[in-house]
Amino acid sequence: MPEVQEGRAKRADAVRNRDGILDAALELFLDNPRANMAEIAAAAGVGRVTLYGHFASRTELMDALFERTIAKAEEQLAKLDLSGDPMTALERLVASSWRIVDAFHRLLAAVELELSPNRIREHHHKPMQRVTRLITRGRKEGSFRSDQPVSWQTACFYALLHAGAAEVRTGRLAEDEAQSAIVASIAAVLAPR
Amino acid sequence: MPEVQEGRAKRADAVRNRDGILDAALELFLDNPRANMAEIAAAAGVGRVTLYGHFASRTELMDALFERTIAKAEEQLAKLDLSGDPMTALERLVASSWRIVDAFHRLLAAVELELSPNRIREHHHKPMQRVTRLITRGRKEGSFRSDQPVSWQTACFYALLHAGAAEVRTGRLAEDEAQSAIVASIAAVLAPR
DNA sequence: AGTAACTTATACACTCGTGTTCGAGATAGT
DNA sequence: ACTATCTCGAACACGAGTGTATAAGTTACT
Repeated sequence: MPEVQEGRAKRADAVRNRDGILDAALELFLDNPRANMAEIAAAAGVGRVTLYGHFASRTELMDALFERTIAKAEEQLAKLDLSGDPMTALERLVASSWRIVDAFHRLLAAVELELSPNRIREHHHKPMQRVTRLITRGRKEGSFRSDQPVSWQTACFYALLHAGAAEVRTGRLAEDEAQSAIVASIAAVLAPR
Repeated sequence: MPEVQEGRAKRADAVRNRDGILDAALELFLDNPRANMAEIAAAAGVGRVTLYGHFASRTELMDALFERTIAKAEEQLAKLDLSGDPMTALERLVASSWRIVDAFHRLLAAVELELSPNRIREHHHKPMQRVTRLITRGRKEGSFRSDQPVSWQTACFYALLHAGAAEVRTGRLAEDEAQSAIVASIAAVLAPR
């Protein structure tokens, strides 16, 4: 089994398997938050013992998956240019984040059953700030209404993002309609009266 | 143990205990969807054996709790007068339902881990219709925008309701601010452009 | 080609939650 | 006051999931 190594480089097949396990776990968790270690190993095409070789416990696996998913999302979102007119910047943000946020949210359902609320909040903070900053700027510039708490507006943003993703997932809203609907509703919530 | 009785009336302490168990279960599930039978019995101040006397299985308990909660909610909401100006009717609906819907939603999280999706959808339908009808009428009368699917507007309604309840629950939004914030945002989403 | 790293199936120990059984004791209803 | 009904703790059987140990086999790197 691959032990924790100090300076040694891990073997190629080991890292490949480790990644494969995380991929499989993510996919499984998306529609079954309670997938167990045996199922994950099977889905990754790997022995259960091997899985435990890479992750000492279920919690450790969850944590690693959670962290990797966030890192990937951050990487995507960091590229975004959110300058310029706040309302159109908002559109860009929604367009490129609603899918990511949805996958993340469903993973969260699985993670919430295992990890500490602290560990979760700790991670949820970074992506949240991106939205908060944009909203704050929009308020200052008069593009967004400012008669409500920023925290509430942020909450609305996420709520509508999730709602949209859920509607698409369950087939009540078509892929191509979704984006404009989400944008329109979020814009309506944020628009000055 | 209280067995299934044909014609016999149940003893007073038995029904009292049964209700107490459901009350305790509801309260527990609100912040721990995985509360087990032992915890529920303890919270109800009743022996575990007694609990199984009233509900043959965990699933049966869930089902009974789910059903009772829905019945109570329906009872509350049925009183509502939703006629007149759609926008103010909407306000009345939000005002008297956001708490109920929140409790229901969190119970749902617990129930989803056990019951069949069919059983769930079956119940979720009635309350949903009340919202859908109001929105449909509002669109016809020109009070609400009609350039989006009704289903999407319904989804937004619930999403913002939940978001508001969650903000209050986690202390980021004060009780008294909440209602007006929720109403304002839902109104903004539904308002004609 | 040689060796350390890695994988594997089988099998086991352990924990936790569910649901049942038993026998004794308490309580409601008439 | 009588009795069916209800309650209770303790103990047990069971299944499912987690995590470990072993010993033999395979594969990546140099």
